[in-house]
Amino acid sequence: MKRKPASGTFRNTERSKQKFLSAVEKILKTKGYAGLKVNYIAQLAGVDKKMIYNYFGSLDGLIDEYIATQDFWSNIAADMAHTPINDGGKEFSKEIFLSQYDYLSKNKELQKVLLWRLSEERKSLRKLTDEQEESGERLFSQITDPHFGEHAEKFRAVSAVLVAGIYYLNMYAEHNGSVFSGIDLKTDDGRNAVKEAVTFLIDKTYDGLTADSQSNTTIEKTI
Amino acid sequence: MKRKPASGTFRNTERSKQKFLSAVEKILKTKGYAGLKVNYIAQLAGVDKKMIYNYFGSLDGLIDEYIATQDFWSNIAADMAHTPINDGGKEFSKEIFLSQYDYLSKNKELQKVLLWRLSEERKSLRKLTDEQEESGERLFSQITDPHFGEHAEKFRAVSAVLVAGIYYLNMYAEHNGSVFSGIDLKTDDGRNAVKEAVTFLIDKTYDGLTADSQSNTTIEKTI
DNA sequence: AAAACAAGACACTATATGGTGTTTAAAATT
DNA sequence: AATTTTAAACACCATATAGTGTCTTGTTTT
Repeated sequence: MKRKPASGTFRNTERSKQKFLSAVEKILKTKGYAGLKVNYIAQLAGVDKKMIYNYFGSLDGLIDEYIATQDFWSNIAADMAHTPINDGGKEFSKEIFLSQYDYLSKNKELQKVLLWRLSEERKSLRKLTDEQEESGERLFSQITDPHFGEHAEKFRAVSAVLVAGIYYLNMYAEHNGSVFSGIDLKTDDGRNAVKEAVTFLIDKTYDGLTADSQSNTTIEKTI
Repeated sequence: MKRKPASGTFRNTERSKQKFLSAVEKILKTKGYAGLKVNYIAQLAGVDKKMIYNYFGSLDGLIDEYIATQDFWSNIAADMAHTPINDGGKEFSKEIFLSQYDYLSKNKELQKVLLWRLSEERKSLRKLTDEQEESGERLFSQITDPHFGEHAEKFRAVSAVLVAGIYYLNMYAEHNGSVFSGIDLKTDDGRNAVKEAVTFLIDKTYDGLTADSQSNTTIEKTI
């Protein structure tokens, strides 16, 4: 016969768990994953660290649960609905890329998670990566692959470069001199220049790779 | 009257300093900057850690000296000479971008340094960043800016996205599932797809942005 | 060869860090 | 209301880590 978890004014299991999870979030936003130390988390949460082991089994348990309960990519799904697709996904793609760029610049936590993913091997992060790939796979296979036909993979490769560029530029702007290739990534002008570049590249990619296009000779002469 | 540093068979200042610097390099390559701990460095070097403080003043001193003595971007300077420029730097740009992509994929240490730069504030790393910007600035102002004229900044923004993409994709391939946007970045096919995409994008950028071009209407209609 | 110096071995300190055992009292169950 | 359970406080332990003091002996200087 299991007993209900304490939910009083002083002893409240659920509230304490939440405090831990919130502390993890706060640390991740400000100091990044390297700041996730037991003592610090407990101090910030205002709950004894012993409870971390009671509730989550271990520090890793807490961290993994935190990752699992967050939805870092919620913005994409939200944007998916309201753009009609009758241009092979051209405007839709632009919207996705550009909104990703803005979203990431505002969301320090996601920046830290991206960095974390590049720095540490962790099952829960890997799961996050896999889910992201799946979600992307749906977009490609349903929207752009049919449009680009034999050039589908070429569009995917372009997408990879653009998304990767968007990720890196945002992380770079946070931690480095903010000037990259002579573009000041912290000013509106600089950020707009990047957005224009992305828009331009997508336009050109649709122009040059669309299945019934006639001018794709340049593509073949690589490497 | 200062005395010559010991250079015998058993006690050899220069040799020991080198051992420390080599240990730092090895650790950076394999474990990344987070593995740079005094005890571990000393153990790997086979020299007492006390000497780190004698020679370099502190752990940070050693690390900074290591960074200062390395030339992480040597490959670029080497490539600069042997490509004639009479096409506004189109082929030259391709070569730079593509060789960066290959070089970075082979050079784990540089990958770790790029990651380090995104993770930690450090004067010596900042200096490295500034030098890199300077070197890029020379290329832009001498080669591509004159060619693109009023669109010079647009080309810089495209470059920023491409270089950033190249950086991120290489780091991603090392630490994540290696599949990004459906492209397997660890296979030759996947890597070639990325290279073709970069080549394609540069071609299209030169087509669309060259100063005397007539078809740059698409550029204006951004955001 | 003797003296002066410094490279290095080794033991040590202080602090940070992850994790546990014991006791208390608040909350759930009876 | 009595009993049981467990949230949480508190003191603890083990290990990792940066950094220092001391002594020995190889190397340089005289």
